[in-house]
Amino acid sequence: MSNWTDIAALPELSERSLVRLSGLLPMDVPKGTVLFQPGEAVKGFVIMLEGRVDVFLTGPTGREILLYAVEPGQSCVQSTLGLMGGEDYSGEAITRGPARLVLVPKEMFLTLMGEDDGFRDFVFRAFAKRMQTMMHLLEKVAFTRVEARLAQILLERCEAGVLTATHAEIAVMIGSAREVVSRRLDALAKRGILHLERGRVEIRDFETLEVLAETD
Amino acid sequence: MSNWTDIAALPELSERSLVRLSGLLPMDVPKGTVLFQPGEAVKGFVIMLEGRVDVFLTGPTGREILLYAVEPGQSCVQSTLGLMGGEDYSGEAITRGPARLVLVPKEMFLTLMGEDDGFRDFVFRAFAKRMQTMMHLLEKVAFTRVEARLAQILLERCEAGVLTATHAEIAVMIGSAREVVSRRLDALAKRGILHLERGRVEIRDFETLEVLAETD
DNA sequence: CGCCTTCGGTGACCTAGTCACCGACAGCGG
DNA sequence: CCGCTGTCGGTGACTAGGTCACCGAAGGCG
Repeated sequence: MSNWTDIAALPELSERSLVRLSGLLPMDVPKGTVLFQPGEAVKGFVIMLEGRVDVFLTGPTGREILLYAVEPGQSCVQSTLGLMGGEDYSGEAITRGPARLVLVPKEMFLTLMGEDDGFRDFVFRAFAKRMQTMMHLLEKVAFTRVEARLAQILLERCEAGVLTATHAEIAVMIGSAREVVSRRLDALAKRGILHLERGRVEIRDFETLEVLAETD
Repeated sequence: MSNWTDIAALPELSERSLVRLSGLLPMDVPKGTVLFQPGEAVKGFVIMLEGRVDVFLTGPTGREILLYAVEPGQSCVQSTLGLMGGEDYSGEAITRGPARLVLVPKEMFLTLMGEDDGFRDFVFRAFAKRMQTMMHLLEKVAFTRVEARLAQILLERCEAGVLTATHAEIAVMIGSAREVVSRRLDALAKRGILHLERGRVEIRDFETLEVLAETD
């Protein structure tokens, strides 16, 4: 009788809440699925079980910026926003790999918010955390140079010193343009800090990169 | 026996909550008071009664950007953040004129959150609204040209077609640099859309300015 | 009246974003 | 194995915006 509510990093919920939630079926979605788009009505409250979802903001010119990533055990703040304030999504969410998630219908969400302290706390904390993330992002976009943001994302997202992504994808992550990223990466490669291959960035000099990430 | 809880645009609170809150004394603060600064510990939950507070984010270089303004009847989200997530302020709040506000101590705030649905709802909605504002701001900073942001702020903040502010202050509002604002304003004045005086911007052609505010 | 502070204007320079274009490299069907 | 095609990355030229240094003009005040 293993249930998804065991897996998720949910806080202590009441017995009644757990029963309610366990009635919901987790859904599996393949990589690249668009979970929601700007202007779409909110369907319910999303809890991630496996995989990761990237949430982007798209500008009128088509340029995009990564707002945040939703990791397992977290909820999607965008959906909460819609459920509480009544406004539609303004971001776009895409699964970054195969993912498993649970969709809590609006009615059940509101019921849980009203009667379960643990659930409310969970939602509120998620909210507060995202807000902080957004403020940091705003700070970065407004005040930090591209080179520093680039260094940061490379260090954050690399696996075993390698980031598997195209220049265009990296540009979206840091909210810049592809050409700019290409030029910056090129400059760093010429300094021996990185090694570039098609769709792949390999970090050669972590220390210097860490210094660059902190330089304003 | 008039009480401040009547004035504030608070939602329906329980009798018990109102009694608790009415025990708190509103405080008057003069123009230019710094309510909190980055790194400061959170004192409590703030509810505005009169006046307006501007909340800024300051970058490492000293450049600033206006995050949002807190109007009467609203609460300060930064304080909520600190109370819920435990993190310190990262913005700076300054009263834009003489203001009156109530400071709810942390313990009372947590009690109210736990036992009063109306209060919780009030806090949650404020949160959701600020989140939306922040996303819009992020979108603007990341994707909108300075000229458009300038036009927007002029239209938003003018009184009877006049904005009383120095170029430096306007620069902070739109997250740009003083020189850039000066040059843009100058360009708009040369086109006859504005009339400039020391510490004062007068709008001469609303229609054109509105078009500029919408042009991406 | 003269001093000082704040405000705004200017030129030079650098970083970043945009546009147009093009060559290099898979992947795939024939 | 070859050639087609779509993606990826590189480049030059231009524009917008931010930074720096500096300076003159306007207003406040003793």
